[in-house]
Amino acid sequence: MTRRAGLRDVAARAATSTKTASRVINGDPRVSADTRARVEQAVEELAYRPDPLARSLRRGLDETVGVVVDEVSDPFFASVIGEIERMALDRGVTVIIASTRRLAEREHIVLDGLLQRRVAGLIVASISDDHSHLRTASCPVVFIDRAPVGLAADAVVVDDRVGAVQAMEHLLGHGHRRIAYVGDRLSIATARLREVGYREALAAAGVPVRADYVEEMDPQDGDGLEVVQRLLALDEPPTAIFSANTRCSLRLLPPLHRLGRTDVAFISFGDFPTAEALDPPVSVVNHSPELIGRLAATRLFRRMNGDEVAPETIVAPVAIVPRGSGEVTP
Amino acid sequence: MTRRAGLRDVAARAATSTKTASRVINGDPRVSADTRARVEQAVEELAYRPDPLARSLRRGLDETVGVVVDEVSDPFFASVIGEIERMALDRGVTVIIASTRRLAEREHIVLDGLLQRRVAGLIVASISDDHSHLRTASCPVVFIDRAPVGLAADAVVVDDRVGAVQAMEHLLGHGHRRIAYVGDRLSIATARLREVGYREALAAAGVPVRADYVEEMDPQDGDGLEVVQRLLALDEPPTAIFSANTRCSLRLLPPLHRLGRTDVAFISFGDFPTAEALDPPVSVVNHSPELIGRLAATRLFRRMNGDEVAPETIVAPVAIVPRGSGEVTP
DNA sequence: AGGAGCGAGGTAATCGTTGTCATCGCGGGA
DNA sequence: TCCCGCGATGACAACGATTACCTCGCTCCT
Repeated sequence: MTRRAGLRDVAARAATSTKTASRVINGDPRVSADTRARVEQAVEELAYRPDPLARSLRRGLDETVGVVVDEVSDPFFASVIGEIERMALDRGVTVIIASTRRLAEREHIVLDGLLQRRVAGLIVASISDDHSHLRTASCPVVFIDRAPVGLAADAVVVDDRVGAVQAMEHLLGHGHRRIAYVGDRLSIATARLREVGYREALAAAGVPVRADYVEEMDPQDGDGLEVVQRLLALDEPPTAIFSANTRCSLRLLPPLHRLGRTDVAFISFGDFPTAEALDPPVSVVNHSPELIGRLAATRLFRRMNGDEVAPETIVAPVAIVPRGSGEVTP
Repeated sequence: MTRRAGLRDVAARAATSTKTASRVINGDPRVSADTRARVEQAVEELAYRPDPLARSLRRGLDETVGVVVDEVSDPFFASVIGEIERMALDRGVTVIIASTRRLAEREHIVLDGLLQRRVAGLIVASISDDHSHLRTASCPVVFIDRAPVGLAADAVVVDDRVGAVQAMEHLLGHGHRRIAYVGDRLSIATARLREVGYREALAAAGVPVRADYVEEMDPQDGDGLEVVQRLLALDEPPTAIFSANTRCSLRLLPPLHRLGRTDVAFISFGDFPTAEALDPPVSVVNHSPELIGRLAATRLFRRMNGDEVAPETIVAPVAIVPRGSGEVTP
């Protein structure tokens, strides 16, 4: 098989220079109709496709966006990525993914690698608590899920605090006073905000916060059964659980059901596919990953087009979806 | 801010030529210890990082693998990708993703784009039914989930037929004779094989196949309620359902539960997080996406290292996980 | 003693495109 | 009539690294 055709081949066939051929490829108007036609025909005949690598090298920028998340297999991030990829493909932009596994060190490495590759844009769910080094990033950066620290940049976040407050008000409204909080490690900004919402709502209702009602749990490999047992074994066990994280919910619900304790009200921050199929169906605070992905990608593309508006934090709306488990009364 | 350091800067600082610096970077042994040390120090001091784009251009190969799947947000593929990315990162290989949305045309486009980028390897869940054009691909290709057609290449597949047979034998063993099949469109090879397993198992048990027990359903946007209602409204409604696709299961279970028809036995081909939390817990035929990802990546990396063993189809094992819903008797 | 063989290192070409700048006609204003 | 300006085009360098090929100085063998 013959080597792939290059610009030189096209130029030769069109009896012109590589530069002019390049002009045609890039839609430069300063080419005569005649020449343009010849080049276009040559492109066609040789099935010429410009080499993205060479182009990127020369331009100093790769038409690529890097997406950095905790874990690609996390359903939330998977959906976010899916939506970004969808939009990127429509624009002919390639998507590179990388996961941090929630290690700041890894985050640094992958970010560095991406920047090295001269990505044209970055969408990052950062786990780190200082992003000032990204100030010198050579491309626009949009943060998702967690807002940037020490850096003015775009971000698309969920209204964690308000979502938590809504969930809590819902439970409080159904008569609960003994409400437990289970969420991700509080070193995660998102988890912190949700926990703040939890406290605020309780405070507003005049209910004191009990330390033994607040459980931190690693969504990756926390033991749901253990947490459930610990809570239910308290002298005054909670009558409701607010799970501030989808993956925590997925770890808490099976043991709850196995123990037959569906009398405990339950609201999950974050929806999941089988929420409706459980008995009772699980009430959730819904935040759409697709929407977050779309907002982030839209923003990033605008920046990549040179739009210089001031950095902004976009708050994606949340809404409570009552299905049953959140309406159980004490 | 000063421009990023290039190889020339390193060479200058180490008082040697770019070629020798390049040798050091690439671990070429034919460099004296002294020179090597100088170059390494210069690299350190300048925080030099080789430019991946330039390197790839010159080498004609990008240290990158492309992963092409139906839909990134599909939990199955998300996990497969997650595992691939994990292994790739350890090897310093970048991962590019692309989704086909199950359109052959899109598949062609993204594959073309990836090849254009000179990826070093490709992992593809192809939806197309002819892969002969990939014969001229310039890099190794490993197929996942669906085996290649018209092309001898590596593949990692699930034993669809056997998994289906196992599920069916399980149901038959619990006394069911009226068993419905619900699965993906039969134009998908995977779905076809599972349906074949369904028929084989029935045939082996001497149970005739009823056409009205076989439902095709798009996992993307099929209407689970409709399918459930149609089946249950039959004159002789099935006493068990074999759902040959995880996403189908996720669409079938909520309506089944809402209708209170958990007396219908149910087995899902493909596990999902809340399977255990349902009542009864859902029995599944388990095929681990992580394992598939790992096998595919391992194979691909071997090929990328130049290993020329004969193409092979690796069959990932499946195992039935009885949890309750599959053990309901008629 | 002569040269093959090898280690260490360098020069220039090259990967495929695009930016810079020069060139070449040609029509119109002074 | 002369020169400017503009449209069209091409020669050449450069992006940053690697590869092909060469040089130089030794050691070792015959």
